[in-house]
Amino acid sequence: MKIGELAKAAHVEVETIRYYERIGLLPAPARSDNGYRAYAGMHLERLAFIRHCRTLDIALADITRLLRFVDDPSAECAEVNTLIDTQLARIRARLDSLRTLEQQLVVLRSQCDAPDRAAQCGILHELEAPTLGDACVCHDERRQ
Amino acid sequence: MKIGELAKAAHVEVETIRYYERIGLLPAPARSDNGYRAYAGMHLERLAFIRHCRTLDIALADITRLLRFVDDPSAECAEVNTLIDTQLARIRARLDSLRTLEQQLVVLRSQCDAPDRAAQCGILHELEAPTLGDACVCHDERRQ
DNA sequence: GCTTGACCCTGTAGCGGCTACAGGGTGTGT
DNA sequence: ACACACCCTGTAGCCGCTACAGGGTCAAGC
Ligand SMILES: [Zn+2]
Ligand SMILES: [Zn+2]
Ligand SMILES: [Zn+2]
Ligand SMILES: [Zn+2]
Repeated sequence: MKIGELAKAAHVEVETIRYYERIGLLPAPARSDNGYRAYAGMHLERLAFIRHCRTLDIALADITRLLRFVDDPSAECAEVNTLIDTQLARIRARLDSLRTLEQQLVVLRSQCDAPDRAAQCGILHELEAPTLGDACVCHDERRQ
Repeated sequence: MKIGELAKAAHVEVETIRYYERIGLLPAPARSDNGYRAYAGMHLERLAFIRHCRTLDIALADITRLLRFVDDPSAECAEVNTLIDTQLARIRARLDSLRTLEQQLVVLRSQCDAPDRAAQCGILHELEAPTLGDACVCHDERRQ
């Protein structure tokens, strides 16, 4: 299997595959006489595993750790659970902050419904507010 | 005002201020005889504006556009509204995908409650699933 | 045999928004 | 005289790719 074929099979860009090899995530394959990379089924399996993890937004460093369990099936998998829990906590923290952000933007947006000259714009006024030491409407609940 | 004083006043790292100057977001200040940057009140105002926008996760390029309205108070502010709307749409799209992600991780996590050897781990099995062309529990609703 | 085009190779730089140095100069206090 | 905090420039690193530049290889069609 040449790199382009592997890329198609795994729905990944060719450059991404070379990048994974460069950082040591995907093992370097054998080479054909012409120097082309020659992949085996194992590489497709790994790449599919990696991409599956990536759709779950798992970091490449963490995927490396997960792959160690794939390679050593007799190891205790407790670390896997911890890793997923950490990932979940990360996502939930991000969700919380994005929900706050959404509300702040909604409030900010409501400050200008009839676009006029910038000098009168409620949005710009709010964005300038903390400049003057005032509180802003968007961040009134809890600061920062 | 020296850079360290400005940094404290705006709760920003010194390096961040120099970075903003380098990319043209914060105007280069006058220099003292010793070559130190000498900031005026206007710089603190700008920096506060920028940081306020950043807490709303507005991109630096968009902040540049917003600052043009600050500098030209007679301009029509319609573009400001559009910019905030776009920002809100971006945040909401990200929220949607993170909510999906959270559910996928919850399902994945439920596949292993009693850590054992990796060979038996339901989480690792699920992550390997698409390798074998099978559907996975985490992505069963809508693919990708 | 010769050209076209699709593919492959290496190496490097760019994205965003900082952060962290290295290697130097300056200013203040004791 | 010395320490120490601060300032300067310039460069490289973080993440996960993406996009070249500048070359080599191979199969099909003329
Ligand atoms: Zn307005
Ligand atoms: Zn605010
Ligand atoms: Zn397990
Ligand atoms: Zn899945």
